Amino acid sequence: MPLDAREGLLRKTLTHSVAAGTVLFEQGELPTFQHVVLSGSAHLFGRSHEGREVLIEIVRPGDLVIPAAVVSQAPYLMQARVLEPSRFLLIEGDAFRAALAEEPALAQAMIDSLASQFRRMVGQIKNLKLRSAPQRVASYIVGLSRRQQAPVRVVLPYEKNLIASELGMTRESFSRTLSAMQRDGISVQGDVIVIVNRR
Amino acid sequence: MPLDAREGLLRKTLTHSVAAGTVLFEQGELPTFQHVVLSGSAHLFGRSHEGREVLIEIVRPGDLVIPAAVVSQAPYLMQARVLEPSRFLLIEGDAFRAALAEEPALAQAMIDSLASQFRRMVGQIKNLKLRSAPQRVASYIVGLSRRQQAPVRVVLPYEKNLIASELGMTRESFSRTLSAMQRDGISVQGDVIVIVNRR
DNA sequence: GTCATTCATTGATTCGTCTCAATTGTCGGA
DNA sequence: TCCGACAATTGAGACGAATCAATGAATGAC
Repeated sequence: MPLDAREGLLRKTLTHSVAAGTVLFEQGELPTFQHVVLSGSAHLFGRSHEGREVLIEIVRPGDLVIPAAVVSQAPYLMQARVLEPSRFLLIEGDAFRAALAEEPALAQAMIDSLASQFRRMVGQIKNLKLRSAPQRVASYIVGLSRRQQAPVRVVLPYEKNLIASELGMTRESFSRTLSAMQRDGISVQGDVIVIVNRR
Repeated sequence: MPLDAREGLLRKTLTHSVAAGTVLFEQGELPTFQHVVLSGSAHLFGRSHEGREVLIEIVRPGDLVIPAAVVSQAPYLMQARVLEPSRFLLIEGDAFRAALAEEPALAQAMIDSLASQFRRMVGQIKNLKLRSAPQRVASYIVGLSRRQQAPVRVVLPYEKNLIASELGMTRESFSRTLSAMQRDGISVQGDVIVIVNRR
């Protein structure tokens, strides 16, 4: 973005350091800020009427936190919770939307961000609809190994609890699946998984 | 958009009338056009390695067909199939991306489109992870009744086969669920459903 | 070091949904 | 009008995953 436009926008922002356990916003609230992850992460949970809760997405440094809600000015479909000490940039919603309309570079970045988040969601739907629990676990491990650039030794980045929830199953099922997979392909020790047979 | 920009872009487009059964593009292909639904609809299917296939989304007149793939220049994650006679506007990919960068109005429209598609996907994930099959069927019917502005009599818009697939279950389960729900809330006659007890 | 708390594992059982199979219903074509 | 093709229903059974319950391991507070 041009420097003056950027500075104008930055005047409408503040940075926020939050402790583990903080809730950035609740499902159902109207967005007032566009949150941007500077460091750490935010976990996005969906909640049902009955109160069940499921992890849907994790956003990391550089990501916008649900830009879709901010540009739509519609209620959040997820709750954002911070599970590790993190810093966020908060951009005032109106100013952000105005800047989007004025600044092509910003609009372009937003398009890219929305597109990649959309694709992640589609991938997750395909996972849920087309794969069994063990298949989801396997592809999750393979995906981890790619992201960690570790062909053999991968480390689970969160509690198994959360990972299970992200994969759409219970922690018990996740645990059982891991131990079943020890018979033909991996070995598990706490949060460390060694891939023996990648196929 | 300004008239001359629009006309410039329209020179890079063609309209396409397709018969039922046509495949617009395959999962895995690289986008060459941005398809826009003019009339009719397109059904987007995800396919697994084993060849199983599931309906993920239906796009209708005015919608872009997976703009995320076009702006990312990344392979389609879904196949687009046309199940009823329909017309599409095909915009040449490069020209479309160029126009996005040049024309703020177009960029803004793209942002809105991507945001709403993102939210639909999130809603679907919550459906899959948090609700049982009967709950999904019930909320689908209620959603239909809202969209058709018919508080009582709703008509299933597609074959039960497809609806089941969209809801992430088999046609058998869908059928069973409907008949179970006849005991406390609806009556079913072919593709017509009468809502007796909305709650 | 001990204790309480949380997280993870394991077992037994129940429940939901899929699969396979047979039957019925519906529509369009010969 | 009969027939074939396809969609939808129904039943029986198997399977997967959730639930409930108990135990074991790790973590942090004091």
